[in-house]
Amino acid sequence: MFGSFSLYFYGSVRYEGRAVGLLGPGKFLLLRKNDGSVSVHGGSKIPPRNYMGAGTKMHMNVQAGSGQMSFKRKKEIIWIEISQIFFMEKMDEWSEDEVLLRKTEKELVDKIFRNWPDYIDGEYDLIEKEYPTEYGPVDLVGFGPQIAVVEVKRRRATVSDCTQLRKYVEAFGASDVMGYLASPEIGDNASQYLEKHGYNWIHVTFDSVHELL
Amino acid sequence: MFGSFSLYFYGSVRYEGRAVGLLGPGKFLLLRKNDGSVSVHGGSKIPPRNYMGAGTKMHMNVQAGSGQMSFKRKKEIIWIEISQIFFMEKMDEWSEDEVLLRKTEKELVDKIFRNWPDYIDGEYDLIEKEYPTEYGPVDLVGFGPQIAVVEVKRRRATVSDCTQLRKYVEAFGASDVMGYLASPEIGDNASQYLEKHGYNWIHVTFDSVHELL
DNA sequence: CGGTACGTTGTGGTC
DNA sequence: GACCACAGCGTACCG
Repeated sequence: MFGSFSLYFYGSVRYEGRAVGLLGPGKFLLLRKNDGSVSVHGGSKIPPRNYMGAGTKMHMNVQAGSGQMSFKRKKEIIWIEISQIFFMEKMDEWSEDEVLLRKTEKELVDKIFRNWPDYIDGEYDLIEKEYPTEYGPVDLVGFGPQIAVVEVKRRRATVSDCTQLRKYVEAFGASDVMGYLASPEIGDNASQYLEKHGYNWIHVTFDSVHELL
Repeated sequence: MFGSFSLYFYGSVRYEGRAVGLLGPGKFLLLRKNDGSVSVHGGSKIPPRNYMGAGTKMHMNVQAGSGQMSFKRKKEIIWIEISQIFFMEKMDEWSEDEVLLRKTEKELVDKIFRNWPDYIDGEYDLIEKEYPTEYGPVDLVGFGPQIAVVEVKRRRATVSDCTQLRKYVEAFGASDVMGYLASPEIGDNASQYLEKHGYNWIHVTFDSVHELL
């Protein structure tokens, strides 16, 4: 548990680690959270300009509103030069609750799993979720006289999604393997890619939300 | 230009749009930035619990420290029920400076482009960056008696990166096309995938930083 | 607007 | 720790 605070300051920020980044000088908002993570936010966009994951070690030497702060973690460092502080506020008992989400990919996977015959023709004796292959787990696999490999996306499907499906289909070897891409929507390019490679698209939609949550 | 502020409150947040999300009740920090973007931060992790892109329209009805706020944008809405406010601070002249980054993918692409013969054997008359194909632009393509397709990654290369390369190679049709994946590191699975499909790995590293920045 | 890919992606899960 | 994939990915860029 770390001391959480927000700090609005004028200064510059240097990050060194996986990359090297320079920011400012300018006015930025620094957040330090309960888990020791740090983010430096600029006045636009959602993601922080600089950031560092949980468990940073903080050093600071600030007097009369100016000085330096640093945050370290493994082989990364954020170095902040502060020339003016506008405000600093503590966030006590900052909630670590997570968002309860609906309309996830998992929801679509479960829907197809429970209503398999509505989506896929043919005889299948066994259906597996998250079936492991050499190159990662497949969302759904059906086993019968032939094998059905199903990759599910919660958003409009792209060509990249098709190549992911293809990777899984090929992981099963040559025999009788059908490839299915399931999503609420699919782009034209992806659609053509599927056809070209003999795979099929499954149109799957989210059930209405009304209940729950 | 919107009024930027941070608000630390006790309450709950509901998002509806591409998904449906419920958060809290609990203590959260709301940021509204110059561009009208909104994020609701919890006490852990770097990304916000809820968020909405630039240009949201804000409505609020808060009296005596409690009430409701909402943010709308296209077909999305964030609805916030506030029962207590701990602080609210304005961020005037919040800087929109961007980070100056080093060690980007572009840097590696340029390095291979300038020193092509150091990395790729054979005769090449023409080298193109961001060469367009049916399924997206390739980082580097060399043209000569044969074609060299090069996909570059700034981080450890994965199997997905290999399938991306494969997609590009196949976009050129059947003839004499060599596939190269260039990165500072590569995983074992990716390495095997390359070999299996007759592609090659190029070891490329970032030049030291000392100068610049 | 759709399509595509980068990102210090972050984060969680599995092995 | 490596590997893999999701995410309301966000964001930029190009068509």
